[in-house]
Amino acid sequence: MKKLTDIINNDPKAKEKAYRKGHILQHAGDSNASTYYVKKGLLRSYIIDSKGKEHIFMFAPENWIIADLEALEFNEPVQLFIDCLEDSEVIIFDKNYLFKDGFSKEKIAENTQLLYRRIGKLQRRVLMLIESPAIDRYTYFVNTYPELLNRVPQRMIATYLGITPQALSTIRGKITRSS
Amino acid sequence: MKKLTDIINNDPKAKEKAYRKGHILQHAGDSNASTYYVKKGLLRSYIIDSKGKEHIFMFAPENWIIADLEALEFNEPVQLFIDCLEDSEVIIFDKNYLFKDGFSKEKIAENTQLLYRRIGKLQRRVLMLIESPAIDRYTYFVNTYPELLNRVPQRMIATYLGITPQALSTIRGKITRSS
DNA sequence: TTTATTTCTTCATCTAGATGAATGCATGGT
DNA sequence: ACCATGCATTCATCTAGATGAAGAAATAAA
Repeated sequence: MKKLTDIINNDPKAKEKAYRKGHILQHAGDSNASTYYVKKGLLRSYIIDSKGKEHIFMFAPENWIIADLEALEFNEPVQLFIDCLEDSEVIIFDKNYLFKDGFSKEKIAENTQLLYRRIGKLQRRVLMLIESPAIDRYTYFVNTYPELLNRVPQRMIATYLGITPQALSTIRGKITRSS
Repeated sequence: MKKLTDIINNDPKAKEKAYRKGHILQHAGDSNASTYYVKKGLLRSYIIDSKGKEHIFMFAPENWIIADLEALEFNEPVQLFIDCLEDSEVIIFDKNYLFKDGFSKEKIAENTQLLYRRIGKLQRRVLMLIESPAIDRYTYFVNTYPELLNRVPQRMIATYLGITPQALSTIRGKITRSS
């Protein structure tokens, strides 16, 4: 994955920035959506619904790329907020740069695989949301992203899973009691 | 989108096949997952859960590509069934062929955009599943894929939305009565 | 430290949607 | 044409999870 940093750093338009925990990099309604590579720290993207509740689309720890691809690809207004859950260093770059001229076939194939893998993960997420009860989605999350457990508050994991913080607390209580 | 057919047809390993409605192209548990381009007709991918219920991941009408990318990218056992909802003509090809040597930068950029758009659509699907009630997900589906409404039975739309056919029937009843 | 703010937990209540069963329609096969 | 299977609708019941409130625990701020 180190190569990815090199590639992005080569982009003459890429800007490296450091932000403090809590800083909001992108608001819903902003006209210019950006793509962020997380060099250090932890970002998340989320929407705020009509009742003011947050729903987290994804977490992005080190080496991840985070963006509102729906807005970017379909020229829709930005819907996802993106902010820092920890002090972070990010590189803001043009997502198309990953496939620009001058890259070797191997690099392009590598970058393409990143996209396929992202689609594979989203496939799993959708399937779990339409098929599995919240407790299964939670244990899947715990097993798949164990490092995030200690870095992200429970209530955010809940809204990532599509349930309320109270419901997650109840589920965790059941798991503890039955083991 | 016509260009896509050309590209895929150029793949020496691509096989064009015709199947009748109901034919299952890929079973969960199969060892070799494939990628399918739909030339004509309508395919779907779905899982069958432990209680024997189907949950549809996606529909693929003409010009769409359908595959179990989770299985393909992460070398997991195939989980998605893929079958024909109508008599169909499909091209079975290697997904990596879209990015192989010999393609112009423009073609590669085009194919890349297909992937970004797919991610954008999946982003929306996840957000709707964690944020919106079933009625909103249904009206979004109706507005976004109106052509599928007449080609797909209601019960399949229901399992695509993550609810039961009975629940969708009730929702439709409410919509009709209140308009 | 002390206070303030956010986070987690627990409970009582409520609701969207699941489940299971019955009925009437529509399709498809022979 | 016939019968059989599948599909959509409706209803009674049940349950996972939402909602709202209140208290305990942890974090951050002073």
